[in-house]
Amino acid sequence: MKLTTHSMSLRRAARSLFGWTALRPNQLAAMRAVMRRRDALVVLPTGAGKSAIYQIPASLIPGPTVVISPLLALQQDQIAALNERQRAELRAVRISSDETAAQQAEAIAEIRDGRAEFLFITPEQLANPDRLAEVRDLKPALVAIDEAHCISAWGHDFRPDYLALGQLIEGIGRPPVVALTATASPPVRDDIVSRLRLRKPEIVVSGLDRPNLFFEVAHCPTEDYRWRRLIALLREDKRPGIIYVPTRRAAEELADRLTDAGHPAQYYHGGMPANARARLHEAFLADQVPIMVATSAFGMGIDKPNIAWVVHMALPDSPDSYFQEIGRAGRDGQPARVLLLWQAEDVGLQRYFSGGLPDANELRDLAALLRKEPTTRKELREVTGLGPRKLGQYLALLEQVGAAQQAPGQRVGAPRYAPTPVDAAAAAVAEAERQQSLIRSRTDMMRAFAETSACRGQTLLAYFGEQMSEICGHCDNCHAGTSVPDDGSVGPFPVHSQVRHAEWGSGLVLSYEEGRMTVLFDEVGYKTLSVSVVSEQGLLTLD
DNA sequence: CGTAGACCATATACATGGTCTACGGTGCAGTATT
Repeated sequence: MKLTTHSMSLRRAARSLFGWTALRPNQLAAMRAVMRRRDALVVLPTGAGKSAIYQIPASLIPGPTVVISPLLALQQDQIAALNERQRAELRAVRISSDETAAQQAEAIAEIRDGRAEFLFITPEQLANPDRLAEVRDLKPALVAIDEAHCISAWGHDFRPDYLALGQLIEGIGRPPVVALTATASPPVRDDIVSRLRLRKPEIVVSGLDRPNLFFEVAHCPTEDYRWRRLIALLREDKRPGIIYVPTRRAAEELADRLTDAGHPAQYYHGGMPANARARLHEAFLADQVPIMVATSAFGMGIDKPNIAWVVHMALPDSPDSYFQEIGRAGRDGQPARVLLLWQAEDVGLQRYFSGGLPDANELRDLAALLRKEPTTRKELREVTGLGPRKLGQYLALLEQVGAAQQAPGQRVGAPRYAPTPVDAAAAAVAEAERQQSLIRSRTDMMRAFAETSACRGQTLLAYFGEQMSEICGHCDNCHAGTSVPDDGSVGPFPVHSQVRHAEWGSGLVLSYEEGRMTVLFDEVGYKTLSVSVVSEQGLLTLD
């Protein structure tokens, strides 16, 4: 009875606030979980009304909602969209480095007085204890984590405050949490759940197949061949699209070359001034940029329905990134093309980006310092001589192995029963190796996707833990007739069963394809094994 | 990890082949400077 009540009030709110006459079953399931004050993890494609999943319940639940969102530009768009509606129960404000102290105080006051419902904020803001206390005093009733895959993609090195989000949410009073993302493979989901410290979350995952996307992959032995394949697509399809390149320089050079060749293109990357980026972003959305050549900086928050194609000029670092980037094509449901132009050398750059291993001596000295007394990051930088980035990465690693923890006054110290510095350093290096092998195994999976002659739709979805019973019918291999159905029953272990390997530990069976099976191991990442070898030598047992 | 470009040696003059070096993505925030 209570569930029905929630459904009805949710539908009513959707109608009155958004003008929607219906909610999709997935949306409704997630919203009802939020109304029941349960934690939730929602994996739905962008454009599927994902933000409504927290916004509609937030309008019904007494108390403000804190929205944690990764990019300031994205926040701005989301806030503008909410405030356009001119409904007090949807009014949004934010606190970031873009606001003056007076504006920040006003934002707090608006939330406190009930004049605004949503407080948009970054993890970095919450990492400041004074800010944390300020937000806690607002007694938030709900926390929404937008683009939650950032926790996994960025937390470990790039933006370490993402890793502490679970703790930070506890610091603001631990209201229910709803995490939202368009893309999350099984280990990324696990990472989100454990990092955010979600409690028995309701997990809502939609079907990931995108039937209107046509997948094509071409191995390019020369740069000239890459260029010709690109030009062939541009000649056939005059609708707007995105070209992803691996470096900033490649973005600039390719945009110029295309423009010279009669295909007017703009470039976009993270090294450009913020105002230029904003201008290009808007011009692209307004159909004023037919071709955007960009690094991975371009994309998050781009909800443009008529992107007709996405080309990758190099192998992406992972199927996770690839799926995220091609997912921007064909949102209007029209046929769209996604083309991957790759060569084996592309892997080199990804290996560089996956970084070197930390120095055990530096880690040991840092762990020893923390055991002496809680210290600020600034002092640690001065004493150790480590750069801010490296220090952040080291502290995150030491925290994961129980050798570091937050201390009062924005300091970092060691837990009471911390391991010895030598043990802590060894454990931290081992943890970094584990993370690196997972990252590199993702690149291996991306390469396997590029090289397969099987159905690409099935291959990609199997990576995300979804088994398609039929071949997809919308990829180059299906059209060439080389796809063979991935029949989950052909192998010795069912798809999605837990298995154990003597050396690699426990893992999850993801798929079977052409006599090989893919298993995701907790410790070493993705591995592809020969089914006959597994069977004959008994390499795996049911776990 | 791999590539592009600089540089040099060779050996005899323009060009080739080797070795070395630099470079390469994603963003917040707070501080210093115009």
